[in-house]
Amino acid sequence: MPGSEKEITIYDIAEKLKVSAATVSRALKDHPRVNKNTKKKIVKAAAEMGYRSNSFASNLRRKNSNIIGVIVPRLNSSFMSDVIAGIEKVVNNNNYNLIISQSLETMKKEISNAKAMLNNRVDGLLVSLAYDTTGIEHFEPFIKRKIPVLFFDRIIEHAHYPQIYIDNFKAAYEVTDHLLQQGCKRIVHINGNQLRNVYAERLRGYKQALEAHHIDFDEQLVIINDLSAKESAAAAEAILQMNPLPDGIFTVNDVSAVSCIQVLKKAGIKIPEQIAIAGFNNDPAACVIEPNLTTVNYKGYEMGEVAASMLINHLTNRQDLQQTHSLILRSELIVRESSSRKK
Amino acid sequence: MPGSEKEITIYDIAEKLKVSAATVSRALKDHPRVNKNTKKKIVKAAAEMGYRSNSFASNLRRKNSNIIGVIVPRLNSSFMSDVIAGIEKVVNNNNYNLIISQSLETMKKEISNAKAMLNNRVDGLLVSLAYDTTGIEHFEPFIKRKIPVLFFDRIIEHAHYPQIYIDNFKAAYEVTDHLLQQGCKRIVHINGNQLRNVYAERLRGYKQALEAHHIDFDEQLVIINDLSAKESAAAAEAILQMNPLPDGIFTVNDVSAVSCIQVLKKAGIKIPEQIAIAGFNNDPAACVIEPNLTTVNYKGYEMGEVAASMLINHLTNRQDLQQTHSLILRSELIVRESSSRKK
DNA sequence: TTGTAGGCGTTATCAA
DNA sequence: TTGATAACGCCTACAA
Repeated sequence: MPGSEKEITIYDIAEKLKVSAATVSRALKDHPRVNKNTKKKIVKAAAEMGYRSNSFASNLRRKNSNIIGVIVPRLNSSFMSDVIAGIEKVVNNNNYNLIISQSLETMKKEISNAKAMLNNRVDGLLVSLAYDTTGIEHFEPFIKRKIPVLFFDRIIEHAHYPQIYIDNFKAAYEVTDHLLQQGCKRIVHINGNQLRNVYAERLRGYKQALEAHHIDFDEQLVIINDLSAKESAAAAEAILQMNPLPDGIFTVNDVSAVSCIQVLKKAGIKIPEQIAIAGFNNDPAACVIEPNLTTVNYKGYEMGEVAASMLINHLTNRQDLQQTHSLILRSELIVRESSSRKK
Repeated sequence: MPGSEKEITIYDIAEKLKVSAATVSRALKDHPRVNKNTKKKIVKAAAEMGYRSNSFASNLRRKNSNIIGVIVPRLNSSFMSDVIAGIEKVVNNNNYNLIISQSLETMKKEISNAKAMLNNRVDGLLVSLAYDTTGIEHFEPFIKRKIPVLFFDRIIEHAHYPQIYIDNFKAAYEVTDHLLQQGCKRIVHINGNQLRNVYAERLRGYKQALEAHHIDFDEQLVIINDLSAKESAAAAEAILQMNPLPDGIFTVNDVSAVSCIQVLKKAGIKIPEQIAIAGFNNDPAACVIEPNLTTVNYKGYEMGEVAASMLINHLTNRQDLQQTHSLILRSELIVRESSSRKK
């Protein structure tokens, strides 16, 4: 039974075929300067003997791993699993492999993940930052070694790291502007940790839109939480206690928006008539909740594809890291019933 | 600047400290027989010099990779991203790393993924089978090399491969039984590819429950599709054309169930009064759709944790593969409004 | 077109 | 407790 006892090496193949190991090595990697016939024989023998190349040896020799590392806050969100799926597709199509880890939203784990990635000798790294990450020194060892690190979605401005994200400011501006145009005057804004660009930018967009409509920003209307269903339900309860009630809610993710809608509906609030609501992300649930949720569409799958492509281009073209610009992807406001007041 | 020029090796550290590379190696892995002081010095120097161990060399020498491979049909489903999150947690806590790839539901890609995993020398493999996989010969090379392969969720019965799954037969039986108890007499059953245990078993459960209630199985009431929202909407349209209308629908995932509910509601059907509906998986949308969806809860996160733990136990205890039994995880029927008829 | 030979960085064995 | 040495399997100048 081939391969059942010990691993076959190129030397075993060489011996059997009375050629040198070098020739076997060349043949197996389609090196141009090797006789067609010899190559055919070698490939055939390799298959018969159950040979598999030893990537450790090869990597050791060549000093690269063909592995792309990914660090994300959580794997199990609708958005992030789309991103990962997109990354995987591109990475796989380019004969790279993927090592994935999650920071579980803590900087501590993010640091330890980064260390692991470094020791695993990833050729490049894709990162979306944890909720509470305050610095990115833990990625410096990569830069020193010229291993490209690319941030996506939850990014940090820094010359060494190319970034891929959407224009969160603009998207949030559009959402808020839309709500205002629907007649909202007092819009509660539920938002996340202001350390992260995605959240800070959205708050900025909210403020800016208010200003454009000559409405004073009211700190009391901003609720910062972790955007989970649980904390958002609590936020909705708090909103119910407000007097007067707000007439709009803009919350920066859909999990949170759905949770709010559920609480408010149960309390007898009419949506969008009494309170218009908009979210962010266009999760599948946005089209399931009633009324359907107005939100920002922002395709994770595409972001994953683009991020992976950019990184791999780097790697194969040996471009200098600095040369790559940041990339801003398109997002779009999708207006649905949760914010559509009849004229 | 440490580490900025060339990679530091144990020889560099050895030279600087006037000890041998062997001692450095031992010190860095906490080998017991090395002087406390020497160790301290070595560890300190390593940090200062920006040393990182070369996993290629180490793996080559030790003949294992500390990498666990995962092959799943798709990464971006609610269930699967939970599974992956669970796997990642356990794998990471045990100082293994994770290589992930998706078969995109085709056997062809599954085979090529398996090859890549083999060449990457994973220490173990976790697999959930693609929609149309008919054989599992592509995993035999792992078995020959005593690399454990463990199937989860979408499994195949085979002595060489331990399996983790839920009792799909029982779960489906309970769902059907519940619908029957609610007074349903004609239950449409929407199901997936019967090649896969998860789907075949659920059909079996459906049939068995009918039989227990002395209701004849009617082939006409079974719709086989890919369980996507799109095909399920089409199925719902077909159901609307049935004469007489069925009074129940049991579909084997929640995406499908939600899609059906949306179509039926739009057509003016009262749920659950006219048609009671149940799904499978307990996706987040199950609690968002109105009426809330009766479904089978079946925690992916836990399945991921258990699968990874089992595999890693194998690896660390060097147990024989055959000794591990299959594991059946708990699942539970969750009755919600979509199937609750007032008595 | 093919072969020779050295080295990638680590660890295990043996000896000191 | 430490050191010398020989693999691990592959790749790539360089030579033939």
